[in-house]
Amino acid sequence: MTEQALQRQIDLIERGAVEIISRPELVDRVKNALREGRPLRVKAGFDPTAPDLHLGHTVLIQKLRHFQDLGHEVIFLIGDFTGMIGDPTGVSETRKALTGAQVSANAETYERQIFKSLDPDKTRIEFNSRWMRDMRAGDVIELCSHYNLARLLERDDFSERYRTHKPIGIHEFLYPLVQGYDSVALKADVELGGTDQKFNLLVGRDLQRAWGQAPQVVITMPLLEGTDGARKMSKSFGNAIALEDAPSDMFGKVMSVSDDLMYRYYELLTDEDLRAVKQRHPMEAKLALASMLVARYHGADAGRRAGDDFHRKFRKREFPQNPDATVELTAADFPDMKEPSMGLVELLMRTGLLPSKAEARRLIAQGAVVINQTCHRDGGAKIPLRANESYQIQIGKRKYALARVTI
RNA sequence: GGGCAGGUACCCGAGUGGACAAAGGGGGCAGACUGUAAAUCUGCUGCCAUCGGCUUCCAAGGUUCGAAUCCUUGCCUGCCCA
Repeated sequence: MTEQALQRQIDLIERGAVEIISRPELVDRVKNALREGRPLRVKAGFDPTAPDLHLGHTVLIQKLRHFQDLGHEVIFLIGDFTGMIGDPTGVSETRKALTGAQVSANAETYERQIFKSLDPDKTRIEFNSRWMRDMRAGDVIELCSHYNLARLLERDDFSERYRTHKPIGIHEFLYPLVQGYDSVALKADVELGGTDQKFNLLVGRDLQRAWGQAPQVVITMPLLEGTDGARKMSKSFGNAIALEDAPSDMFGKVMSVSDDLMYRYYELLTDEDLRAVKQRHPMEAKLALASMLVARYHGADAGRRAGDDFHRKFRKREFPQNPDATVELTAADFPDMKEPSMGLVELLMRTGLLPSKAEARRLIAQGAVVINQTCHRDGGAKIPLRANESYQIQIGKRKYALARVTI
């Protein structure tokens, strides 16, 4: 059993990981876990302020899933207490403390989203306020005594801020300590985090040593690039694919990604064999990826439907079954009942899909407006409309509206 | 507390009395090309309208025929000295 089982575990755990500190320790622990039948305790922390998860967050969640599949214990740690401090990683910006109600609301959102990937029965959700809340001043000072400022200042973001005389709040120093202490409180065997979390994860090792525990194995995962393929996925960059995006949006966003990025998504978000994926036609592979992800977060049916819709809309350029808008036109809309018609711009505005008439005119001039297979380029045009007929309006590549005339 | 530099459209950023709805870049949108892509090329990117008009350059006042540009006050940001 052991050699093969061990190798299988290590391979899956290593997939996509940037750094493992340290690999021999990991192998050792997995070996022991297998031998003793004692699962590893694997922890990953999440910020309670951002419950709106996107695929970037799921890189860690998938990795947790891997551990879960391998029979280990997974702890989804919500840093409700840490959230009040504000992670100083990266830019300095003080965050607002959340109320208890907000935290529990966010926690519910988390559960709804993560259990699409994780097995609820095998996942432990923890809040670090559980052990931090009751700490006394003396405990905090003791915690502080196990780390030192010189090392904190070695950290890139702190040293940069120190060097350029930017403010560093004392409470910000406590962030890594609290996060590290979480590992002590949970007796974590392994902690996962993004590459930007490396320092905090390492503090956990030091503190565990100070408390007489074996230091956790640290595994850093890459920060997933957003749909632009350049910057890390983030809602504020507008390049995120949110787990709660509508199925068709999610499908479309995945499809609009470059081939290179697609392989990256495969690597970090799925368990597919990468070599096999690269054998396939890129478009086929991308369609499969999009269906897979939509199915994961919205169910198998939704995945299929989004795929069909996409196929119809973009490959065959057919009108979709569920247009983005439907316009009902009645007698009241036509002053001249003998020859009912409507200005093109007006008709487009009725769909509610465009922000302004100026925008409508622009699109018309650019040849982006097609009604019943006919492209209209005249902004001043009147469109004759017949009673009891439907008109398929296509605006650009991705906006579809149906107009129905009932007189 | 003092000194200095700033706040311009989604973002960065030019513009320092009229030719400014405001250069340039990024982003976004559209068209071509494709595999629905990506890359590339082209165009568009305040609002309303037929000429033309209207509302913008932190906020409120003021000077002027005319202000994003000058003055006053306020708010905010960054840097420096204490």
